[in-house]
Amino acid sequence: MFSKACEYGIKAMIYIAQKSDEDGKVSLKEIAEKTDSPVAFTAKILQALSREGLLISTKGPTGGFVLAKSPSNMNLAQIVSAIDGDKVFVGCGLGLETCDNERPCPVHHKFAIVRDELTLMLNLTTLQELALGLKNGDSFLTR
Amino acid sequence: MFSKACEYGIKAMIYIAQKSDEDGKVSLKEIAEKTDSPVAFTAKILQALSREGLLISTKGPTGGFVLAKSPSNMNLAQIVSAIDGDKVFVGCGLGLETCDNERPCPVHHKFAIVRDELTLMLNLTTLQELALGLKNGDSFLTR
DNA sequence: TGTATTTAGGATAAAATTGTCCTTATTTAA
DNA sequence: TTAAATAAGGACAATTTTATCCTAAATACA
Ligand code: FES
Ligand code: FES
Repeated sequence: MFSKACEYGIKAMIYIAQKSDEDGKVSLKEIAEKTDSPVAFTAKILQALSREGLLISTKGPTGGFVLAKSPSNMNLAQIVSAIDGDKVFVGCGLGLETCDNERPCPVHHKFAIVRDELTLMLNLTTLQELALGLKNGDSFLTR
Repeated sequence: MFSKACEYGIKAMIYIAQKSDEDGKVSLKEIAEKTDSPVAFTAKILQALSREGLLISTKGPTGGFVLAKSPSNMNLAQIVSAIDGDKVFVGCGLGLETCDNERPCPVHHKFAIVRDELTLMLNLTTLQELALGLKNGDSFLTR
């Protein structure tokens, strides 16, 4: 469904949202540990999220990452789109170059419904609520 | 969403369903042409679908592929599962080893709903209806 | 029987994704 | 001012996915 990069990115953002709510900046090392993700690869993803304006990074001792905006104003769609682009939101289910209502592929009418529901879910799900569930012990970042 | 292999496989199955309804067996060459897919790669996928019992293949002149069952008894879920496995049906949205209601990841409750709707859609959509849409000119396999 | 046609399948190759390593730049604090 | 800590980023490596090529096996038909 999502790329590994995107999975790591989402987990990282949720962890940052939950943790920095208490402690301010969070280090790459801690993020990678708590999300069970490869450190160097996670670094690349956090760099990208910083460039995309979703994170603010600071170097040096006490440096780390914080959300660029309030978690209540950040949703999953923004994260997915920053890392995987918009293919998941608008792409054709059978891989045709574009999804086009006027010249639909055989699965278009059925697929677009589900795809649009996914889009809606991603847009409506905020980092705030995900971080809250994590904080409350209702959800987990590792198995 | 789906792998390239799966996209090619679905398109091939739809084309075979539509075409063999009229003419019996359909050749690899024709399938690859009409679905705008690489011939040799499509060959591998059709081999897999034959091994999985979704297609019956015949060698030699006048050889080719036909559906192993009536198109009304074949659905998208069977094809996806034969090629991509069941990860799309049961996998965790954040890539945790398993999706587990008892120890859910932060997006579980929202993700599982959409994933299950996708599963339902794939299970309910038959090759018959997809082939019919194609035959009627209501849908297209290429752009 | 022999030849042409078609699928099966093994061996590679190319491309994309995932992952690592190392150096540089920046910042903190002793 | 210096040393330590941290992110940035370039280069490279491993793995997976996608794609191609070639030979073998099976089949139809002249
Ligand atoms: S054209 Fe294929 S999903 Fe819309
Ligand atoms: S545990 Fe992640 S989707 Fe169910």
